[in-house]
Amino acid sequence: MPTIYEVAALAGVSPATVSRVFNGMNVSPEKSKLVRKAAEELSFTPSRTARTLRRQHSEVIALVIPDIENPFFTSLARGVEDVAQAAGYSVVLCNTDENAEKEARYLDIAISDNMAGVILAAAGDHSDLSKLIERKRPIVAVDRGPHGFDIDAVMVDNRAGGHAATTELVEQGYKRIACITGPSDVETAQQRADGWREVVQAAGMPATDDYLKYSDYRVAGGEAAMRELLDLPEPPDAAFITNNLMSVGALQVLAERGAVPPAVGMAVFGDLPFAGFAPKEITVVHLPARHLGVTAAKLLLDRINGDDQPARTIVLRNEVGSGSRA
Amino acid sequence: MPTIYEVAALAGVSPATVSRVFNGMNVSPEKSKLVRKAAEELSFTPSRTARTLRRQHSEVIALVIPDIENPFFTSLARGVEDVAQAAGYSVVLCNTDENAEKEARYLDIAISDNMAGVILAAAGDHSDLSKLIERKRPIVAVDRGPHGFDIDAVMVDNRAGGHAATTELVEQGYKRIACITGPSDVETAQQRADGWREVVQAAGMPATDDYLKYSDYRVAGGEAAMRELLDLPEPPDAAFITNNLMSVGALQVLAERGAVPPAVGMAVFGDLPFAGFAPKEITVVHLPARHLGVTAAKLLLDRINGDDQPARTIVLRNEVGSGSRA
DNA sequence: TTGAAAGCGCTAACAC
DNA sequence: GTGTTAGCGCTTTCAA
Repeated sequence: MPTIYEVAALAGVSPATVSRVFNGMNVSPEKSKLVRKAAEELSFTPSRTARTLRRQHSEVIALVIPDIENPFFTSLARGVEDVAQAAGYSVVLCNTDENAEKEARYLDIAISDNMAGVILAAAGDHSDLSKLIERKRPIVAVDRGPHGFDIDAVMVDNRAGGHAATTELVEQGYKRIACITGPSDVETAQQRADGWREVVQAAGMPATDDYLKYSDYRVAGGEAAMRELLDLPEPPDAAFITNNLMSVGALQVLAERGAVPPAVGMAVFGDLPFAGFAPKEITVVHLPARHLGVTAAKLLLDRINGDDQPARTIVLRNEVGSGSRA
Repeated sequence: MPTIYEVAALAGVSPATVSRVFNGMNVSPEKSKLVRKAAEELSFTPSRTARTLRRQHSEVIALVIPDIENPFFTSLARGVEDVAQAAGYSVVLCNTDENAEKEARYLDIAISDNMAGVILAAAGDHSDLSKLIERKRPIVAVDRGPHGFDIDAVMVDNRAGGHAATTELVEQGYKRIACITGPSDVETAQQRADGWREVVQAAGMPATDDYLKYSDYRVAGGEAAMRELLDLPEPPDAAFITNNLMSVGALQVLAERGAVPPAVGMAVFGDLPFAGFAPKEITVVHLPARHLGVTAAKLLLDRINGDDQPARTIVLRNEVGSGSRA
């Protein structure tokens, strides 16, 4: 592995000059040319490790998400990636599997690797960000809130979305509307269910524990929950499902039992993945997944570049529509 | 940021001892305890950057894939991740977007960051791995071949899969079977189409250019290609589609035109994403996506650990079945 | 078992 | 505009 010293020797300049060339600083055209030629000849690749050690921060940002197999998060990731790339940063994806320990490990790595910053969709409501904050590493929370830490956040209005989706179901004439939501320690799960509860109670419909299933935001979880609901002595005639993946599972069960929407009503928080084939009668709260990522990345870059204003929270709009997007 | 020096000072030992404690080397229990306490007190996190610089390799492996929004690759990624994690490595995902430049950039970063190794699903057939190889960084090719470089590879039998899928269509009685495949510079696209061509020609059916569409392995591409096929003066009565995402687009078009399978026959190489709702009459060549990842990661770890045998190529089985998995 | 010290490859004062 | 040099935080000989 050639180093700047070897390049410098070959080019007949000092190591500092080589460094300057590779960092776009002022160097005379002649020397610059010499350096480039020497570097080429040795197929020199600068060591980002050494540079990071010296500068105390790298050009990579960590994107920590709970489920890399969920299209919502990959779409969000694309948003982050696109703006990060444009600014010269690379993004490393860290999959926590909704697991607090894995998350903690990745956050440690972010520190330990001197990463420029982290964008976090938290695995639960107990993420410990104190070390990051102590060390002044910028963090922005995305999709899921900052849980008491004073940091930037980019969110959607979960309660309002749950409210709108459920309202739609009521207006469609359904009378017993259940809710399948995510883990009880994930705030989005609570908030979306809150929206549901408000509407259902206001309409004088049952909002019992039987009708509110906590699950896991995954396909299999949605399947299981929907099965339980349909097996109730008095099964619901519609369900509000608080994420995309669980709705896939739920739909599956409905199909098995020959009760595809609108036979049983369905509203979903989040876009159905690869929705081309889903029934049109499903109500969908569209989420600006990519835009969440873009926005979070912009906030993070601001902070990395020294922006020092008080923490901001940005709430993006989500809009209710039908099964497939316009 | 506390360093081992500060921990050493507080614990009353040398920096070397602190290092040894954190690397599980032989240190007397008493000193060890002192060090741990001091580290805890200072909330010390060792710098992986410094360690990497010193050791000349990190504990991270790069997984370079063409499309992070394709469930096939995220599933593969999960496989990689699971075995890497278990061995103490972290995985960073690099999304190349089927773009050779982005890929080259990421491969450079892998070198520059002293990563332990890379698993590559190549964006085209011209990836330049020479720098990696020069520097003796282990690489394993996954899903797509090594293109002349002498490295480990984990593949599926694309030609055989294309053959089997198309044969199924023939047996179902379709007479004019088209093929929608991926970019012409991606070998899997060629090989799968080769399998199709063999069967179709052997059956005395047309295998004209009209019936073979090169596309982009993406939803929109599948959509466009299927549209073109159906608009032909003599449209096909079935299609073999060489990846999961394009089949989603194709299915969409078929649905629009009221020609959902089996009205028009369809066979797909790769599992339909979130398939719960797809017609059962679609023939699917199931791909062991996760297993590809697992296998690739194991090979890579072998190499990282110094395994020095000649390059191996492992071909995993894929099996033909119906729309949804058992 | 432990410590002293060199050095991984780079950048950023500082001097010229 | 350019060179010299110290040092980022760690690991690893080498000696004791």
